[in-house]
Amino acid sequence: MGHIPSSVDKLRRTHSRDRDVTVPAILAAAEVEFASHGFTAARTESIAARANVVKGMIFHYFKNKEGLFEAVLERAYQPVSEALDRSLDKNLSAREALLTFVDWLLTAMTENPLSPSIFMLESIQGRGEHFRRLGMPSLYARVEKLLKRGIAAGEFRKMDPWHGAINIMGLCAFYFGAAGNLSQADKGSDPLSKASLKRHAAEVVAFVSAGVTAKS
Amino acid sequence: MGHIPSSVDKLRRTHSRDRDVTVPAILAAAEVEFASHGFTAARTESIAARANVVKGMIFHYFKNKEGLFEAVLERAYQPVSEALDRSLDKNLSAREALLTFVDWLLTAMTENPLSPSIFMLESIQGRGEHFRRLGMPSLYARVEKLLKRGIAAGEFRKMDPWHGAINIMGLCAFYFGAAGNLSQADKGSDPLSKASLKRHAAEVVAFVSAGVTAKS
DNA sequence: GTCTATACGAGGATAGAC
DNA sequence: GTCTATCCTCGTATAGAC
Repeated sequence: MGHIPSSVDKLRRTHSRDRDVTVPAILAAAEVEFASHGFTAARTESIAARANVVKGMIFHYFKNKEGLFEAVLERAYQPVSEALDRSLDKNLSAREALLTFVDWLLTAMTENPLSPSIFMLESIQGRGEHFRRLGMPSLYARVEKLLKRGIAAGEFRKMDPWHGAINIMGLCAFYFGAAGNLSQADKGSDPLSKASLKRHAAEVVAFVSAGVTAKS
Repeated sequence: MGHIPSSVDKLRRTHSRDRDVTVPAILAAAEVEFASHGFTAARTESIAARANVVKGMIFHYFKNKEGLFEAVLERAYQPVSEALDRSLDKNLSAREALLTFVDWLLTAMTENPLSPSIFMLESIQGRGEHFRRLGMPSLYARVEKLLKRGIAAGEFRKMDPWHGAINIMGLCAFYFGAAGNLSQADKGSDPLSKASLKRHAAEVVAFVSAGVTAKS
């Protein structure tokens, strides 16, 4: 031992001295850590280990833990934000617009299954600054608006559009947070597998579709 | 200063030296702390301060932080468990049984609005031991069973009953977790006020009712 | 840019007086 | 049963060599 470089050392040096490798690696690792522990309980040491870099790199690139957290939040919200924009300028009926939006939202979440957990944790633990800064209120507001339109047009049943929006967001997001425990319950398949997520998306779209419709 | 008892001291002594006062006070304070921070990020010091007792009391009565956490979990799950039992032995149609159960579940959550957050945090952060120990899987299984029955009887639309159960649980619980941020969004009223919670319950029952029904 | 070593504070837990 | 004082580990963050 001593000066002879171990295989671990070599492994670590394989990718290094390059911000384009180190930064994304840290972000990816941080996403996992924050998604399962939340901000305070997350450990920078774990993030560094998972990213295969030294702890100091986190502070070098992101100044401190909070800086890293904000970067992760922003990164996670981006696809959701884009889904929101895309469902904007169409000329669709309220029902079509709503289901399209839900579908896009679910696609965004499926592509990054950790993001809902991050947002749920931030929602419960945080006091809303990040929530506002990222523009999430507009997400709820948009769904609410869509519901209002559909109710007025007689496409949807009468309901409180604000609570309706919350309920729809809950249908999309809750599954991802519950997945960890659900996997232990029974069912052979992993709740976060491609197949399960696809089924989740289909089931939510169907539930929302039926849920906003008036009985007849 | 020195030996002269301050008003703070007097205040602290007002209720004390009595397990019947101290223990519930700690449990109540711990519930608040765990519900907003989760297990790891919760601080025993904060809990003690909120309960108006000294930190040592926590370890005296609950051995350690984890012991306290388990006591809080058990206490929070009790009303839910009872709601589950009550909806068991009735001779109702699947639709009535489901809506009755949802109503009871929402009542239990409304009476302790912190419990959903605690369970959601435990669901995301924990690895499922507590989840199993408390018997929560049976909660999902019961809803699933009810859905299966209703689908077979033609009362409900065709759907995956497992995902249906998750969706229904999500509709009930998500609101409470989101409440913290929702309050900052806009709406004048507090999301956790009696009135808002009552409205939430009504909206969820309506959404579930419509959501499980086949279009016609 | 990368790494090692370390300062520093916070928080869980215990001991022992009253 | 209650309280004070204290120990000790863990985790963020920084300093400084390479």
